[in-house]
Amino acid sequence: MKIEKKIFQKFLGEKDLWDTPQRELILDTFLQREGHISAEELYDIVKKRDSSIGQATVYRMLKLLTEAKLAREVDFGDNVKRYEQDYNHPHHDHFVCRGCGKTVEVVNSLIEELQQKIAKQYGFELTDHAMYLYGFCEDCRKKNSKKQ
Amino acid sequence: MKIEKKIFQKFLGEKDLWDTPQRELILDTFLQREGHISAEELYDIVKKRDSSIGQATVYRMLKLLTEAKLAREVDFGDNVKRYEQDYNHPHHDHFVCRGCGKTVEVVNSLIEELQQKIAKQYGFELTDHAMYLYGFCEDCRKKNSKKQ
DNA sequence: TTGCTTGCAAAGGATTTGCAACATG
DNA sequence: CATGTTGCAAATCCTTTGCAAGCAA
Repeated sequence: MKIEKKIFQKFLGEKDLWDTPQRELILDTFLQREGHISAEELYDIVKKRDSSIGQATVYRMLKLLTEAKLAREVDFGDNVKRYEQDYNHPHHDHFVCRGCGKTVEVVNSLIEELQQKIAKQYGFELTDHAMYLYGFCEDCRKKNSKKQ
Repeated sequence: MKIEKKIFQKFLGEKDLWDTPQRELILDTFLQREGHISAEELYDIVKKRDSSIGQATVYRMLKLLTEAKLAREVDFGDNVKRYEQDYNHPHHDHFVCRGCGKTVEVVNSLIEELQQKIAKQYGFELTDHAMYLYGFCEDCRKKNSKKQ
């Protein structure tokens, strides 16, 4: 069995919560996807496998997955919560293209070091952070220059 | 007259929009505050000066101010849009305390340089960015250690 | 007078919640 | 059987929008 499933079952046990087919289905579906997904997108996919499922269940499940540290929230500032896998998926930041909406994961350890340094400077203890870079990706830049 | 007011009037003129007492009052009130403010907070303050004002007007005005580059949006991830002054207020990032909710502005030019470097590496043209550091401020750390 | 603005209330989108029926331990 | 869980619909929160009346240019 996938390690994530074991983690989730352990989490359920500790909280006196139950394992249900709906929860298993949603977890399965979530784990099959890399990248970020919104509750509604996940609901649409899950519904194809079991049309009787309600979207409230998906919303509730995403909250559980976040508590269990199997998912983490990402916020692209468009008023929609998105989630990505947390377990075994190291932290990264995001670039969001203002042209086509494409997002790219950005990893840079120097940024993380620098953030720690800043935190220390201000007397803060850092637990986590979010960094979003906005701009235009290579494709959109090319398209724009053609237009002009 | 405050330079910001002139900028706003010029903005209105260019867009064939009108100057109204409501807009002046909201702009005045917005400019009097440093730091970030939500539409609802701004509405509450404005209402004290003119109880007949509607909150839709405040929401609409904040959109205008953002277009006019007098305000900029900040997003602390709590589903509420906040605004801070943009004109003559250089970009900065934010630390948000997970204990007391306090936010502190963080300025660090190295971060900005590093972001540009990363963007170049990935072939992106950066227009702007957002960085949020989360953790515990000094006060909250002290309180926590006393509790234990 | 023209047409942008206003305040109100209703609508909107994403998410949460109350509840009765249901299923799990 | 106790109690957690589900799907549904209604409720919630913040924000936007339609509209008739009002007002600036």
